[in-house]
Amino acid sequence: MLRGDITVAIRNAVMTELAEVGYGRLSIEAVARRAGVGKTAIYRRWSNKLEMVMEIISDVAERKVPLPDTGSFSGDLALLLMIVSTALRHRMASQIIPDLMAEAARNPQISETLQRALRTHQQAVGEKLIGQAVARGELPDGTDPDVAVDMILGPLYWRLAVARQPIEDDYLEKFTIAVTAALKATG
Amino acid sequence: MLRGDITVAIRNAVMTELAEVGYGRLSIEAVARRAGVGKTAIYRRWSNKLEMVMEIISDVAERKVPLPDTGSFSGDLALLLMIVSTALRHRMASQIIPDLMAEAARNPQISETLQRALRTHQQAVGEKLIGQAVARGELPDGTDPDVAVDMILGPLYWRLAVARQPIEDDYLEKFTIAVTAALKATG
DNA sequence: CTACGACGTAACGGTTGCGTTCCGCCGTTT
DNA sequence: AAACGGCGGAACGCAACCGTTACGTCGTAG
Repeated sequence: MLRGDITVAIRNAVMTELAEVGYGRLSIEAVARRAGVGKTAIYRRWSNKLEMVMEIISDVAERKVPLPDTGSFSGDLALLLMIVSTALRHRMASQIIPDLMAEAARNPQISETLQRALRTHQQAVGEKLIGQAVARGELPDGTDPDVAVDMILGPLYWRLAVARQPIEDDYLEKFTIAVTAALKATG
Repeated sequence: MLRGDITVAIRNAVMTELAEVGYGRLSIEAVARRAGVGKTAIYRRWSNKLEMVMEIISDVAERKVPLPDTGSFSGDLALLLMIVSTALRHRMASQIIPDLMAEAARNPQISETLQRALRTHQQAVGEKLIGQAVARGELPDGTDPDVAVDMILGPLYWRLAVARQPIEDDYLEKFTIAVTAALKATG
């Protein structure tokens, strides 16, 4: 039986290496070195780098994000923005996600894995968020959840993961107001 | 004197390699191979990979984007969205930019170069766009150009370069309306 | 107490790329 | 005609990593 503590050490090492050097430069030897294990322990579990990273990433990505339900759209939105912006400020997310996204542009298997992880997931959040708001009459009937997700996640991702500018205290507040107005206007 | 046609061949090869394998896996030997050139021709021009890529990227990025000035904010915005979305649909942009962005998270020199290229530039566009609109009374006085740029570029970048979903015919139209409403609301 | 199996270490041959050097070719300059 | 210099090609020694194998250790299950 494979030892669980070794598996955990490897998983952690992979995440750290991913954040530090990215998928392209990640090497099995470096992972083994960092995890303090032999290469053999890794090859006993996965047959190559791609398989290893995909399995580990899928696992991490499948952890459920709590669907916001505060009773009002502006409350839901504010909460969602808080959750996402906090997540994106962590090294794990802000380094690994853009890196894998760039990699996904070249590797169909990575692309597919991330699509499942991100789209399925965050799309579900968007649909619930918008659905609730429409049901409550806070947003017009025809509001497109797809556009809404772009309007909500896009700017945050851009600012935190791409432009890498800090967000000031009142940014999320301003942003909540702006997004609400934007979505009301598209109906 | 270094031969100009050789330099051009190398520059093109670098861009193509960047799009195909990314910065991390880009090798001088592959560039030379693709350009049909000896490695010596490359080392005669740049002393290493980073210097080479940075010089070439800076050069490309510094090409001016025409500042929109159609006479109305919605016209300016629609034009800007058109320009950016067209650019982001090209392989050159949609592969290279996310890749270098991810790389910039690790390499300060790349980060700095891209900051100059992107921020200075697109921030200037944003400030002009918003400034004109405010001057015309189309947007409220306190409109933050910084937030505006996030609201405009973020969703487009997210959808085209990250989520890699297509944009439908009426998407930009809907989006223009949404952004206008959003910015009016933040004043 | 024995057998099993996962472990770390070390080494294997092979590949790729680094940055450098030397060579002979060839067009341009003088 | 001769000198110069950029060129491609080939090879250098070095380093990293690939995926695999052999070996000896050690904890645990039987």
